[in-house]
Amino acid sequence: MLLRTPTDLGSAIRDRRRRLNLDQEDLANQVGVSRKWIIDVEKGKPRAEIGLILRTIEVLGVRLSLDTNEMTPEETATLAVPVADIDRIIERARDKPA
Amino acid sequence: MLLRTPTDLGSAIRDRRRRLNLDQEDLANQVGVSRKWIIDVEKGKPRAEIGLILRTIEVLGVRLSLDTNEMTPEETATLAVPVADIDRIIERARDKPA
DNA sequence: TCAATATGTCACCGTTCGATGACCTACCCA
DNA sequence: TGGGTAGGTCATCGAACGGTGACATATTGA
Repeated sequence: MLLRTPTDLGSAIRDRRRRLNLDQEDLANQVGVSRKWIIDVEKGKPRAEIGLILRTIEVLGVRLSLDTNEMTPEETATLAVPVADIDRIIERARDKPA
Repeated sequence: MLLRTPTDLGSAIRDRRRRLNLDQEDLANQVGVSRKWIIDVEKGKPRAEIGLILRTIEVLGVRLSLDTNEMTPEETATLAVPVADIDRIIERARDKPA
């Protein structure tokens, strides 16, 4: 599953929790956070701490991986010339919400 | 690359930034955060906001994915009986640093 | 060597975090 | 009908956030 936003992450966490038949309180206890935190994160809270997120993911028995986008043919072609890639990245990132 | 801790994440971000020939200030500007934030995150700050992390990752042209650990035989076997899996998860999570 | 560039540190500040505990729905099922 | 369970909300609080700007300390290249 691909994660782009905190909402994606929240949905993934909720799905996985339910798959394991855990309620919010069980998960909260195992991760060492409050039940409220679980609720907020599952709703996609963008300011949740990365450390707690990572612990939650580990408790859920899930693996988080980071890959360069060199997999698809187009992306591989682009990355073959790093400078061009930088330009594309800058363009995509321009005018992002602060 | 596998991410288990905020330190893993920080290293990955720094590596990727250098690969793209960006200095901390460039990256900070593109993500919309302060240079100090980049410094902290690259050092593995565990309380950094997930939303900012995700934006950083996108600017760096990297993909974050979440996979269940159902790939190896042992894990597949375990997940076939959710209740047993929960016990293993609890045991692994016990006595985690708060 | 020197100066430019990159990186790291500091104190200050307003904002938001996450924990807590109480309360409120909904839902199920006996 | 009632009670149990799961999920969501609220107010409060101390702690830490992230931004800012100035100041150190590498690191690099001429």
